[in-house]
Amino acid sequence: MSSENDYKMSSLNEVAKKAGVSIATVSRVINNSPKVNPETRLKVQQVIKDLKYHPNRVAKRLRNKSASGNLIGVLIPDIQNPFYVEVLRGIEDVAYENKYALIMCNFSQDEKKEQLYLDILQSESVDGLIAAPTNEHDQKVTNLVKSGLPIVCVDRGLADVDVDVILVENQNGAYSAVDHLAKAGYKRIAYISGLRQLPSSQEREAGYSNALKANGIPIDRTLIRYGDSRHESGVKLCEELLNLPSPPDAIFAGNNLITLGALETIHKKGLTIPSQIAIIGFDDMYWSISLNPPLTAVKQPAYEIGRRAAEQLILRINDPARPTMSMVMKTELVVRSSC
Amino acid sequence: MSSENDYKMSSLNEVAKKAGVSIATVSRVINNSPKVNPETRLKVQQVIKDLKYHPNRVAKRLRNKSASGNLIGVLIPDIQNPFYVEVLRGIEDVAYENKYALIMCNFSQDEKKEQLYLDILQSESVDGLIAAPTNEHDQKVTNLVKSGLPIVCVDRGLADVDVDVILVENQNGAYSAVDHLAKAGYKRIAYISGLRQLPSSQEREAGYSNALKANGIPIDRTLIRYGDSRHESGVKLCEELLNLPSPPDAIFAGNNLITLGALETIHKKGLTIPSQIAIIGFDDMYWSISLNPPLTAVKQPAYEIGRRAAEQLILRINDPARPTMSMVMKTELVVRSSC
DNA sequence: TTGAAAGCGCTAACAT
DNA sequence: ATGTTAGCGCTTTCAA
Repeated sequence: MSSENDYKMSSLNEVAKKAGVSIATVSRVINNSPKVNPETRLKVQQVIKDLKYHPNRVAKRLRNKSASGNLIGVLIPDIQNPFYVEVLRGIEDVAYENKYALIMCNFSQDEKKEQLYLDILQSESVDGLIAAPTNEHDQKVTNLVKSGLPIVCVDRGLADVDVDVILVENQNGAYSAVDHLAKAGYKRIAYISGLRQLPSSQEREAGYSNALKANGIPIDRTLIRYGDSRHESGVKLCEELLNLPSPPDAIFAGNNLITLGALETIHKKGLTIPSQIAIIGFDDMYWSISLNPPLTAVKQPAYEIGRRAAEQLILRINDPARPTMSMVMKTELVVRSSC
Repeated sequence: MSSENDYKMSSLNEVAKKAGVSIATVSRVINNSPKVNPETRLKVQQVIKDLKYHPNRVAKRLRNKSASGNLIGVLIPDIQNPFYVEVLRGIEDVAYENKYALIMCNFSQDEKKEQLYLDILQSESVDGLIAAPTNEHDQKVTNLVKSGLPIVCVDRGLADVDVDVILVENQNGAYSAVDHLAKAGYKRIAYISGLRQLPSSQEREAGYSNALKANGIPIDRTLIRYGDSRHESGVKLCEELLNLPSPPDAIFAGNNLITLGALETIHKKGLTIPSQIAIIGFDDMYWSISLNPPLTAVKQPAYEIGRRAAEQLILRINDPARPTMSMVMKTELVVRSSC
């Protein structure tokens, strides 16, 4: 009796044989069906223990098509972005609490990859999906919603379909950041945006514009740069900005990867923050305090977003007919020393 | 003809019916079996396209038990650690290239969670697993290896069983870091270790000790602190160290979360790096340059480790009998301004 | 209260 | 070259 046997998967059949009952009865015991004799139940449970039986999730999913409580897909645009890592953590904690496993798909902002993963997710018969679509009109995710698969969107919604969504106050958050900059006396405030087609980028830009207007600062479109939400574009666009004949005196960075990239450029140029150039980031990181200088940032409740998304998804899986909801989370301006 | 129909999963059966052939023939077409008439193949392929047919991965796995080329499990101790995020990226890229999906399990250094995930992974009939076990004698992973499931370990091996493993030169890396510190004139060099039972922690400690010896510095055990590889323990242990009657003049941090935690403490105390306290981290981050001050660190090729692990796993899935191998990756000391 | 059997979608052995 | 069929492990009628 080697320990190898401990790990050979035993099936319903083996349990049934050993317990001297039919597989149907074993199945009933496992699923807590009330219609089973207490004695039989005890006997079967004992055998299940002895055999270290674990139900085969694959067979279960094949049989049940869905809603069998075991697999959730997560479609993430960029795992390098600490924001999504936190969201993922939130999702994962809730999933674990509810015995769901996660199938994680990081599509790196590549639409082809997104499509492949969506196909895979579907053909894995996931019970539901948490996704951050590439844009509001993402046909791939939209179709999936239409097909009836339970879906919760995070960070970005879908325009053409009714879907649960967890958002943050992008516009307000951006406003508070830029307003802070303006009130501190900065006049030439630049905005480095993430992917322009993202609703979040647009909303943050709106907040930026409004704050400038409210503070009587004219909008200079050379100070607005659009990137791809990645570290490299933070590096590059910050460089462009700093090389301008009349460079900005402050930068509002559209996400944390961009912030990190911009910081890199600023440091390479040997500029001092905030005396030579101020910077404020959208999205905080727990180690922002250890940056040079400690970063002022708009904090999104990323972990909480993940939790809410997962909770909502489970609710929807259990009741596909429930009305859709959209939840908007607050942001918080964390003032440190970068402006 | 609503777009909803586009997403209803069609089965082999439907394709077969529509194409006027048997499901076996369709299966053959899908799996590129040579034994099929070119004309038939064309006809079937057309129907597959029309119906937007995608094979059901669940049925496939149920049927094949494993080695059907589609699902890899990843068991990660801490997704908050940027090192593992990079490893994950490497794994994911290779998986994607080979059409594997990833089922991600982050057990947050919780052994119960680890066990549950291992059970799930097994009952999902994954083709293989990439894992960073909790310690060398991790029975749970060891048993799984014995059961014959293809497994590759990263960052830490398994003592009681033969298994593929991708390691880094922990001892050399630590040595180079501490040697650098010693040569720079630091005398009281502390080591904040991650979880003591991890082979990597032990190897790094060995490198630390050897470097001290080689430089004629006596080992002071009050300067060695053991934590749990997390940010908080970096914060706390650094505090303890700094509060010592005779505090260290330099800190060697056992991993990047600890480094970040230690930095936080140092900044909170208002100490200047490196004049009042030097610090060097094991494991680099791409934004280390933007830390205060730019961090000197031992760089591990994390992304590469992930890639190699996934490549090796796929090799093993395709040939379970191949001899096991262990690969040791080099580290590199990146000198910036923190010491 | 329990069992027998159909069927989820697929592959592969066997038959034609 | 193609079709028929058994069976992977499970849930769920339907019968007993």
